[in-house]
Amino acid sequence: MNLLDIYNRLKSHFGKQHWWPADTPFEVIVGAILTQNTSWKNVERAIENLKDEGVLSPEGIYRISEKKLQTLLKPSGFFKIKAKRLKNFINFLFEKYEGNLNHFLSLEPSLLRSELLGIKGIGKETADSIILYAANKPTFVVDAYTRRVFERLGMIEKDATYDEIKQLFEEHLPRDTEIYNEFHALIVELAKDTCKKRPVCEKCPLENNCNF
DNA sequence: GGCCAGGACACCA
DNA sequence: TGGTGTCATGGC
Repeated sequence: MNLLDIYNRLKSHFGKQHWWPADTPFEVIVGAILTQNTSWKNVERAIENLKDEGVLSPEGIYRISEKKLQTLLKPSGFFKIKAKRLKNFINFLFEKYEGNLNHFLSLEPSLLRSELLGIKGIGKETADSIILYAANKPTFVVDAYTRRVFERLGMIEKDATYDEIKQLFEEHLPRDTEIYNEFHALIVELAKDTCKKRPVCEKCPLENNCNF
């Protein structure tokens, strides 16, 4: 079973995932930073706080004090460092792109990635999530679920690096934003639904191929 | 009451 | 470059 087979099996089993769960590209970026090592439920609470406060926009985050931002982000955990990371991104956006998010997101993908990785607090997964789900450009997102699931399937080594895993997927799948988008979301759904802990795989569509 | 969640970074050797 | 500690709330 190759990667495309797995993708198709997951897709027919779980259906379309409609990711990223956000109303705007900016909300995707905020969510991508807030969800670092954090359950999505807690991220949703923090995003609700930002909406209620009327600051879920580049201008809003730019103007709000870091101290106030911390209090709004509390439900998502790591609130001090996440407030700083959001501020880092926003200050970068205003200093280098005049706060114009559309302009920034329309950059050529490899340039967009290097710009994002230059911001303190945005690592590879967060950068790729922003490129794929906010800018709608084809880059594969690797996360802890991807690693866990495909280690169990025997398709990646346990010491494989982020870039090695990313490259594996991109080399064996059509370079298609829609496929990258759905596949990552389906992996998350699979891992959350059936692969979390042992015993696993009662409902797993990959059961017969998982050697865990 | 311990473990973990859609990571990233500083520090150290 | 690789390993380890830190950041912190909420659900189970």
